[in-house]
Amino acid sequence: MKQHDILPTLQTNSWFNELPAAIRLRLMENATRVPFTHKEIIHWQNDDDNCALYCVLSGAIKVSSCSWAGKEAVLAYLSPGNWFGEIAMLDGLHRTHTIQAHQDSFLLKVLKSDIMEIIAEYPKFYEHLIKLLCEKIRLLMMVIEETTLQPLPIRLAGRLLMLADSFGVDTPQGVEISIHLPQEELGQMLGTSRQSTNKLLKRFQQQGLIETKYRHVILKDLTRIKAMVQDS
Amino acid sequence: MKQHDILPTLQTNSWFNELPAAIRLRLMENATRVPFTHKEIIHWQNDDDNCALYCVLSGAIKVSSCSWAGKEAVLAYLSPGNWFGEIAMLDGLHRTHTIQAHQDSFLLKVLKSDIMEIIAEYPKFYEHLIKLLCEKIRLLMMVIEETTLQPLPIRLAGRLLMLADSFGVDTPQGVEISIHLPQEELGQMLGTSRQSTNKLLKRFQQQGLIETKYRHVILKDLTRIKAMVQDS
DNA sequence: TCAGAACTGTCAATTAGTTTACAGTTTAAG
DNA sequence: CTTAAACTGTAAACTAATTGACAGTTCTGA
Repeated sequence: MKQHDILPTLQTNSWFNELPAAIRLRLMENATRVPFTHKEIIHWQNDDDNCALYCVLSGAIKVSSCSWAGKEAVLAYLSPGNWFGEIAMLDGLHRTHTIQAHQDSFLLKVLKSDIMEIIAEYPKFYEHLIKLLCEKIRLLMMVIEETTLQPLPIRLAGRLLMLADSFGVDTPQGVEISIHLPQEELGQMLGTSRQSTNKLLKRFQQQGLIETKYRHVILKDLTRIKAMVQDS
Repeated sequence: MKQHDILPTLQTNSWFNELPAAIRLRLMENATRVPFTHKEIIHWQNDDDNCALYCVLSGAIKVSSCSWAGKEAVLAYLSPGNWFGEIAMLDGLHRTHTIQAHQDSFLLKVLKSDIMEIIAEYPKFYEHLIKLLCEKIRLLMMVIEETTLQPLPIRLAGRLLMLADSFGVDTPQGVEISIHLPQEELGQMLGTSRQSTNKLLKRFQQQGLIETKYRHVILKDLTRIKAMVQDS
């Protein structure tokens, strides 16, 4: 894979940019750029395939899991620059989540064998993996704290901010979350139903915090939304 | 620190035992055995102290966080053999949780500088740290999945099993969770109130699943409790 | 040993969330 | 351009969880 193909989309990814040039080159040489179409599954929760690590180059990737009863929980939507698949790759166990292209996307696929080769040569590469893991752990802890400690409205505010951070686009009306976000899926992020999500969104709208459109949310008053989350 | 002092209590900890003998020795030489008394705080959430990694040698350690409003969430009770403090130690940021001795306990304290020294000499030590992190991530993901996907009764069942796994002691009546576990704290693990927890526990008792005593729970029918969690 | 602290059990009133249902809207696909 | 699919908005009936209150129990420490 040629360097110029992926470098532009990797600008956003600090983790990758911090690597020594030599390592970055080797990673890129062997990595492949793989296209996935809207709704295509990259892998399923509990799959035994654990041979690769992925970086989102473009598009949006949905990370979710399913209960036995068929209820779905959405953990996150990954924007370009984010990595996934590192857990199964590193511990050799099954995939923790179902990963799906939430729109047409390109992924950078790095094989486990290539990572291991790089590590053998530059053991310091481990530091970068550890950084990746620590970031993920802090994120997961934030999610747990929010879900067990905060009431639904605060959790909604928190998630909207996270989504705006990844997918926010400035518009005249405010910061628009630029992915398809039906109320049902937003509910699956919060662990609540479509109807309750709708009610909450309407309330936020009446309070002048957001504007809702078909499958889209625009954050009109970032300051006030942030204040909600901070003060709880 | 002499090897024979800590080896017995580290038997339970597979992660430690997997280390090459040379590394294990070096770790133990410089590590210190620190006593903490019941209710003593090891460190607070958001503390900037990030200079050590701890292993529970004996006792029980409570991992919790607090909301602005003062509501408390208990993430876990750590039994001997478990490690904590690795995130702040590895990424150099603030402590993720408040850590408190839930009873008189001994901890093995390993300084960041010692870990770094060992790493410089045996880079493969990173593999062990990564294993530690991956385990923690899978645990956190399980917690998230349970809290967003499962109704309260299933979550209670799941947590009781986890606690029994760490602190279970066989008794004539069943497996007793051998730490103080007031219903309020159990509620803080589930993100629900003391009263709701009480009601649920009583229901479980009526169903013959558990027996409740003052600050203690005995699991009478492990098979049925496990089935509850599996089938959902 | 006894007073206070910590904890349990329970209830009634209230609030929050779920479910079912359905009509209306927006979009995607042929 | 049209029709089916996906999505929104809303309401009523229902269920689950919270809150505040209080009497009773078990433990702890002076």
